[in-house]
Amino acid sequence: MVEIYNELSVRYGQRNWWPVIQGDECLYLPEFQERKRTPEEIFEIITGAILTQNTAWPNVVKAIIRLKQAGIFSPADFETIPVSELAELIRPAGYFNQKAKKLKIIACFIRNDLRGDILSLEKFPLIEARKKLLDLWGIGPETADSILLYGYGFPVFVVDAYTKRVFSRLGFFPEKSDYEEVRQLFEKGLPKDVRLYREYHALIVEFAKEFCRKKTPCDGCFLQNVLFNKCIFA
DNA sequence: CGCCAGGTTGTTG
DNA sequence: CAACAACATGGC
Repeated sequence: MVEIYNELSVRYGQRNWWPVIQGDECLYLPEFQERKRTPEEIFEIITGAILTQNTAWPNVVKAIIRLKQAGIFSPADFETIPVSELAELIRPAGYFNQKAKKLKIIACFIRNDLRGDILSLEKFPLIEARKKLLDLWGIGPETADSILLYGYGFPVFVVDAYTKRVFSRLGFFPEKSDYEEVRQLFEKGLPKDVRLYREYHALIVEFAKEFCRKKTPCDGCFLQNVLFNKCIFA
């Protein structure tokens, strides 16, 4: 588990997830390794985490840019604007009707449950904070964990389709294992370190895009060798 | 043109 | 409870 991380880390270096959108640019800034996110940045991460559900990131960037250019980018804005107009703004991200509804729901959650203080979620124990998010319609385990890890700095490992594909192909578990099982596996096999969790997930995505596509599986995969070497030198 | 992308929910057997 | 459909745009 750690061996794979080290290998990916050497290959790809620091990923500095989660990115921020400034102007028309998507930036991965090292400073986020050091400091906490501002409430505005957390809200952007929440928004991005919802918009990126089963969607390519560049489409999400387009949607976020449109929202910002329209001056619609706060929980209050999301609650005020008619859902049809919100949907139109986020159209490039796909599933725009569903996602507009989800953004409305999270904005409502921030006002009601969090009393308008987005940072207050961080004061709850991880289990409770996670449950609050999972209870919302439209927030599943990956979205919740992305928000908790990258937005608030809770130590949860984010599992996505890439994570399952890469590690099932490497033989760690069956492709369609339960989300929680996979998460536990990583969290038990790694030091409980937020920066490690953040980087590892980002590295898995990077690697999967290059070497672990659905088609042409395992072509040029250098991770198989890592496991093989570990095996014979163990 | 077909496949896929940093999922989640609702329905069905 | 597993399997499947529905949701939708943009890039290759």
